[in-house]
Amino acid sequence: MPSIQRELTRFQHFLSAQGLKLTRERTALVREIFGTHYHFEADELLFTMKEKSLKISRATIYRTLELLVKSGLVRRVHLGEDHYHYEHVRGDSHHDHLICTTCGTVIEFHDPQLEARQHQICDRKKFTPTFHNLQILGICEACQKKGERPHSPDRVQSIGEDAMQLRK
Amino acid sequence: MPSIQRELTRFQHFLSAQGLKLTRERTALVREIFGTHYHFEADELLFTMKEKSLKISRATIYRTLELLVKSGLVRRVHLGEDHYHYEHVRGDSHHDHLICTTCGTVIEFHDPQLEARQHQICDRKKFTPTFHNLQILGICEACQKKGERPHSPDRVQSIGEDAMQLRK
DNA sequence: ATGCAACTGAGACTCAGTCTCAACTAAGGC
DNA sequence: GCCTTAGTTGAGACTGAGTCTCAGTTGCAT
Repeated sequence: MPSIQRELTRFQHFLSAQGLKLTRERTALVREIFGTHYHFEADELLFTMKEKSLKISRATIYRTLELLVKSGLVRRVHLGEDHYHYEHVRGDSHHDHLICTTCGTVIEFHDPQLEARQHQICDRKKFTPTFHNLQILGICEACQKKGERPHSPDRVQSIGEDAMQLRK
Repeated sequence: MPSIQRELTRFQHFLSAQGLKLTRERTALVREIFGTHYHFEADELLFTMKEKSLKISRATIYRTLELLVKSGLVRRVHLGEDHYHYEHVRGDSHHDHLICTTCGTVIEFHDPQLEARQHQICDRKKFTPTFHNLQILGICEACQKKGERPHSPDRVQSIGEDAMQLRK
């Protein structure tokens, strides 16, 4: 398990700067998040903590995640599903995601050239970017080999397959 | 109001190819979507139709939007909020979004160079892209002039402002 | 014109996320 | 170490987007 002390200290500084407190629950969540998870969902975390018999309420989970996001230790991302996912931030490495629509694998990448181009676009539109979010959906190498075919355009959630054979 | 006949015809072809029907409700929704809206939300559409005293149920709205997305006439996008937005597709112009986090304005752009770079990245990772999704959050020109300051990183929804003055 | 598969609306349901409030606790001051 | 108090917690009610069900309705192929 990687050292979590640094993250804990950063979080504590962040909290005390706002007059907030580092509680048992918050500590436990930081440990859990930086200790094991990479991409995770809020409810997953709720469940994991329950299993470890550290009962932390749903409200506290969400409240703490919000603080972690504000502190920059955790990032909230859309991975093509209906609800948010979170990922912890080590160092400061911004990255984007390739998401396989058949097996759900998430591949991260970072490309300075892509970022530079985005900045050029913003300049041209006189827009000051603060954050961006790029997901590329498609089929990963492994699934291609298994012969998976692409899903429909916007990766709509599968609908009741009853009468509508939409993907021939 | 632009001609909607083409879209209606395309939708009808799509439907009949699946053994589905073009109903009064579906026609009305296509007219509404292509007649006036550009970016819209499902509930907004529900409300608009109610105002026009064309009562269409929530279930039908969602069902029709799903079909429209599958047919390629409408695209489902995340614009940095918690729920989906939809936009109609004319021709086939793919584009991405600059979203102002202070006034909510959405600026569209299309940049072949950016797309080309994305394809290179996919190639390198042996990933076959089917769709992508890029939002750049930031401050638009008008808001900059009004002296707006950037929001916190991930544009977290404002929390109960009670005790936590998180953005100094 | 008829038959039937597809469609619709009403409303119950789900699920992620938020809010409330009384009871609890971290941490600075004595 | 104890007090004080502002911040925190959990339980559970609530919200809002989106889904599902089912009985009644309708488009359309024949």
